[in-house]
Amino acid sequence: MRYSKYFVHTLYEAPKEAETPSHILLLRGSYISSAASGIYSLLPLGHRVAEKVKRIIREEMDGIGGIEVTLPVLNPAELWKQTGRYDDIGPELFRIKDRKDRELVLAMTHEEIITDIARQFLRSYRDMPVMLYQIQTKIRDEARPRAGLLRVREFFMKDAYSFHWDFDDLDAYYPRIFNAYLRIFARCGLQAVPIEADSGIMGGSGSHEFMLESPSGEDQFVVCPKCGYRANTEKAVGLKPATGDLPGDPPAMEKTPTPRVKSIADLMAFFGLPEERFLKTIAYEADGELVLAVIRGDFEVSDTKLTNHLKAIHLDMAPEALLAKKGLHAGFLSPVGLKGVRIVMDDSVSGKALYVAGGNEPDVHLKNVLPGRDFQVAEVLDIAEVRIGDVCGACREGALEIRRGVELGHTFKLGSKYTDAKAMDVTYLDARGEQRRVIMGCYGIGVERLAASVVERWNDDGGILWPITVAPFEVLLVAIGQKPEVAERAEAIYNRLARRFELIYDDRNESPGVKLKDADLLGIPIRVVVSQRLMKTNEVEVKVRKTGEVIICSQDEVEAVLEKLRTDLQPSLEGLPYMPEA
RNA sequence: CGGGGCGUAGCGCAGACUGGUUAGCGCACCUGCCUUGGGAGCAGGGGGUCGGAGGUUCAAAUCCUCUCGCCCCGACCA
Repeated sequence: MRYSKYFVHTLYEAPKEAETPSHILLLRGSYISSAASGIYSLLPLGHRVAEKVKRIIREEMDGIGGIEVTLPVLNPAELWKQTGRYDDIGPELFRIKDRKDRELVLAMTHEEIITDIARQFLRSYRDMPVMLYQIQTKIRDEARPRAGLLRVREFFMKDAYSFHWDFDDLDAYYPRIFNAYLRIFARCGLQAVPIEADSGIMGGSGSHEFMLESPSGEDQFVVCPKCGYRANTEKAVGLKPATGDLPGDPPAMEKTPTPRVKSIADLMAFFGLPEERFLKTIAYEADGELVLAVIRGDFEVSDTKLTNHLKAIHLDMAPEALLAKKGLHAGFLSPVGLKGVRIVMDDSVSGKALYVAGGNEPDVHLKNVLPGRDFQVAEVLDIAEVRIGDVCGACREGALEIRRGVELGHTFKLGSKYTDAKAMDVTYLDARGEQRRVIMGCYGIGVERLAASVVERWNDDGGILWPITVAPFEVLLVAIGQKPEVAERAEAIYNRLARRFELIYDDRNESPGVKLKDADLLGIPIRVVVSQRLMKTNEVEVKVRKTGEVIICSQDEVEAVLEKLRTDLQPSLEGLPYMPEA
């Protein structure tokens, strides 16, 4: 490929809307072009990178027996109504109508379509296990696109769906996906860390997010430096230090007037007690029903954990009106003496300590409240957000840390959420002729996000440092020197190398500085310079972009040198945290 | 959806507060000369409904009102 005939239009200065490294460099290198908020064109260079990433994904998915399909972006709304997601998902889902007024949605993911196909074709246990995948456009009306390609409204997603006889079959299959994911990211030059994730209303028995640790990431996850435990912040469990000991003869509960004292901060000042001596009672509206969550004052309720426990679709703070209907008052809530309201309590609250709680009437709090004696709650479990520094719930030693990262992929054991009788009702006949329910898993990777994450990880002051596996070209050939023989020699080398390498030849009539700066910016992993200086000795310079290593070799040796470099520059697949396969 | 910021040539910016001939500068782009190991030089040139609409005024990029778009933080995120 000749640079002068290709489509490269680098920018000296980055457009001011770009702030993260990948956004800046992809714009400056003319890899992408913005069409609207969260909507990008992949220019030729960006297109090539995306295609490289897709190729790696295909190889790995095919390698574990995946079968590629193409599913439609336009989906009939009926399917989404069958699974309930038409109503459960907010404005993120594009809903449109065709000319005949038929309702359609633009698919943000493809469980509905694929499950409909499973329903049509998977009849026998002989048809499973099977995994279908595609690499195709997803459309989501994101509330806030950001950071160039890291969060967008239209993108390529590799989405895979596996179908199984039962959970055991899914469990047996899952490590293959998990390990293929690790290989995909590693081959793209990224060390993705798998973390335990929340499976939310997706249900099922397991889920992992594959994170790239990065300051540009928008997701947070918890890490134990001691034992390596990693989990999504929403899911992580930390140990909760006990509240102090109970005196031998606990005093009785006592009403205390507390005019206009509502917040924990105010209460601490009023009673002169530390945070953990208070019970916070927070009112939620879960799918229309009032639910109270009780937690110790030094913890916060995790909406996700509570939502999961309640199996709720929508969880919001309860409006005053809903509280008023039960005669309750925000700021003075308490589980003491309440009847007819569902109460969930965090296990931070101990039956061996006295607390201050609300009085369930305005301007009154209760002192010396002893859980178990003064009130009973049936549902006690962990609904607390993990805190930085909490002791790791896995090894009971390390202090938990919080890191930022980009979610590169997500794997779910879906179970029967979509195949259930209440949803799309997908069954098959087993070997004994009995009708059984199909069990599913689903697995996604965002292609552009992965490419942009590679740039986040691999860049320097000069530009991008593409791993050779995803670089738009493997080799950049530059001619420096104006004498005709330099161009002739470069041409000859170009013609030779073009047969064996993905090669771009900078044949522009530009000054050396311009060509070399552009070479750095574009980030092609291997640069070959033919120059007047080196002509005398029939040599060329080979430079590795990532390491800066320079090899001066004779013109005849170039191919051998490049072949070796191409091999040496392959990312390593050693030492990945593979999940044991059965 | 809440908070903040920005819209002047492809990109980066000045001009605006204090309204006044043809709206400037750098880079990029075109032509010619010259130049080739880290974003050269000289000369000439093209490119603008100043985001849009309405208003105030003899006169609006500049003042007022509305509106649209873009970015950042937060909420949200199958």
